[in-house]
Amino acid sequence: MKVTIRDVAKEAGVAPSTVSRVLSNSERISEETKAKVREAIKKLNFKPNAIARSLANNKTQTLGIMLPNEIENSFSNPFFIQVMQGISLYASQYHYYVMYAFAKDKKDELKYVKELTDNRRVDGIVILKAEVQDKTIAYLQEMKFPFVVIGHPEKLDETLWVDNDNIDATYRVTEELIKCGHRTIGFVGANTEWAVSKDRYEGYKRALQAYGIDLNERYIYHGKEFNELTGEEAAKRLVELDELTAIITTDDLIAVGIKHYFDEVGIDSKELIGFNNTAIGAYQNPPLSSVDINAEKLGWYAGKLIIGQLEEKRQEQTHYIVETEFIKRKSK
Amino acid sequence: MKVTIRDVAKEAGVAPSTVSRVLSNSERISEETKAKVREAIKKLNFKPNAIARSLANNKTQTLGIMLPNEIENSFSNPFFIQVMQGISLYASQYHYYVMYAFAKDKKDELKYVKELTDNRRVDGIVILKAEVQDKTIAYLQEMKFPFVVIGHPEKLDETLWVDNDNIDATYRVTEELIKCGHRTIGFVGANTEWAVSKDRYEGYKRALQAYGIDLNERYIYHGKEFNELTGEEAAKRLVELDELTAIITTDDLIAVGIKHYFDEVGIDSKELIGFNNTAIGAYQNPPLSSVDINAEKLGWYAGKLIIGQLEEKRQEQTHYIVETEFIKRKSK
DNA sequence: CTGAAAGCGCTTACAG
DNA sequence: CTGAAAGCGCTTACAG
Repeated sequence: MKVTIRDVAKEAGVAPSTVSRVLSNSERISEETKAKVREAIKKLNFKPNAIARSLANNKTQTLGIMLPNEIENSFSNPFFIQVMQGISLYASQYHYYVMYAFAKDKKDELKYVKELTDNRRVDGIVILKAEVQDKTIAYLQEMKFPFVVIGHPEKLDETLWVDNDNIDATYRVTEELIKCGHRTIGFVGANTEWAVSKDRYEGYKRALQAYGIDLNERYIYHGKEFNELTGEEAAKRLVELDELTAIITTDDLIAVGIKHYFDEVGIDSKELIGFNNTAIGAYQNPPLSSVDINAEKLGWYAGKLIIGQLEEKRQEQTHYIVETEFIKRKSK
Repeated sequence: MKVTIRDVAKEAGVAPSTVSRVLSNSERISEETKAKVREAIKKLNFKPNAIARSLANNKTQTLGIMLPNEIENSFSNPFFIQVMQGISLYASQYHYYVMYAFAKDKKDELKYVKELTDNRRVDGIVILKAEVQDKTIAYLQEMKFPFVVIGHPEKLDETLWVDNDNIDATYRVTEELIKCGHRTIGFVGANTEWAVSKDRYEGYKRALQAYGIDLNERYIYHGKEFNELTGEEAAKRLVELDELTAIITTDDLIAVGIKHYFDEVGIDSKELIGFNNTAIGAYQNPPLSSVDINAEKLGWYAGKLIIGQLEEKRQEQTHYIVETEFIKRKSK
């Protein structure tokens, strides 16, 4: 029924090993033989069995990506699907396939990763959102299993990673606002125990400093989560500060929270900047300015790094910094 | 290095075939032998190689899901990621893995599906958004390759599918509005050549009829796409109809388009209903009522159908209708 | 440049 | 209840 390499060999009058070499386009096969074999392949409509190939050469040509199972997050944020898209687009160029799994928590993630690696279903793993003491990363390192992390891992050496430069991102946004004449710029972020929060705050501070503007603690609010509530809480404090002409936030949801509160009390004079460039922000009225983090590119480069390592072993580049883009939507 | 079934056999003092039978928990192996083998497995930390197993029994335990590569869509709509989540959650229960790929267009999708099936990388395929004359479906049918489609396929017989009941969805929304006292209800949808559009319009019509309300063509607008522009165009027409107390739309983006236009001209007296329950709608001010289509459940049942077929061959159930949920957010 | 043979790590009739 | 053997469909040293 199913046509195998044997059938092709018989048809072409060569040995199976020769057919195999033609498939991998070996240089040691003459052009005539190749032509003969290829004809037979076409005639019989032969398709190599990927599984058999995998078993023989110990390569699955597939990547595994672990997704956090945070409904709320994936609900409002296209980040994950864009990352997945980027990886897939890169991978398919190199004939790699991508498996995904949603992990309920970090423990579940580790369980999954063990499954995937133990059973040799994948050649490499992509991890998202590394924690400070990441168990999965520790495991993968110990096993010497190829992986790449999207987001800053703890120890940079010897691990492949790709991330945005979050310091630079808010630095540039702040700078842009300053250049537009703003001098009293607020900042609203989430928990600064997270690297992302810390970095975005850092960029804001550095820009103010660079332009000789004093940091005013009253203009700053550090909430807990990247959500609307944080925005609302901040808005209640900031609403009294009439001198504030612009507010930078670290997430569109935070900005939306502020905006909704301001809408209610009738304030529409402040420049509000979101982050992550989500549809939620883009479809506010008026649309929110935001910072695009290029999630698809993050995925693309993650694919590039891991496949690079799998194919070449020796790697020059061990990480990529993906640029962010300030999207101005509202001209006041 | 890598421990195989041979090593376990040696350790336990049995034949490799016996170890294999213990792995699959064969009934023909005595409990003592099982215990002995399991101990050896534990001692050596043996993990069966999934690829070898796949080759031997011709089952990959993996599903392939084809995603349309529509950036804009996945950007604003969590549909895809939710479907993927649902499939994955179901699949993992049965130790199935899921591969995904983004297809640029239908032609690309077919190419991918051929790759996956030709190379025997997957046991079954999940297709999203079937077209009327779907080439991929035709191919899969011809090949007799197991698949399931999310969304109504053309020929229902013998193909597995899962979908919402879109007629019922708008019927219930319309009914709800009528029960709240609305008598002049508008409807704004996209191109009625698509089944989804047609069905949602149908549900609206039927509800009106059921409650003895005449259909008024002036209250109805059929745009082109499921987007903001359609909403704006509709709003320009409907804005003059003061008697309209509510408007049902077939997408949150359409509703948002209407809302933004109404905001500008200062109308906030009409009940506006979105569809798909996206974050965009939820974070409008005030938040939009919408219809949740339960994308995760669509995925879950798709997984259930395809895995059911793969495991049992004979299938009682060939489709599932996933209920929708009317989410009321704004109480006027 | 090509072939025969062994091997990748499992499973599964077949035999007992 | 268990084992020896063949097989799944490829690849790749080894030999020539």
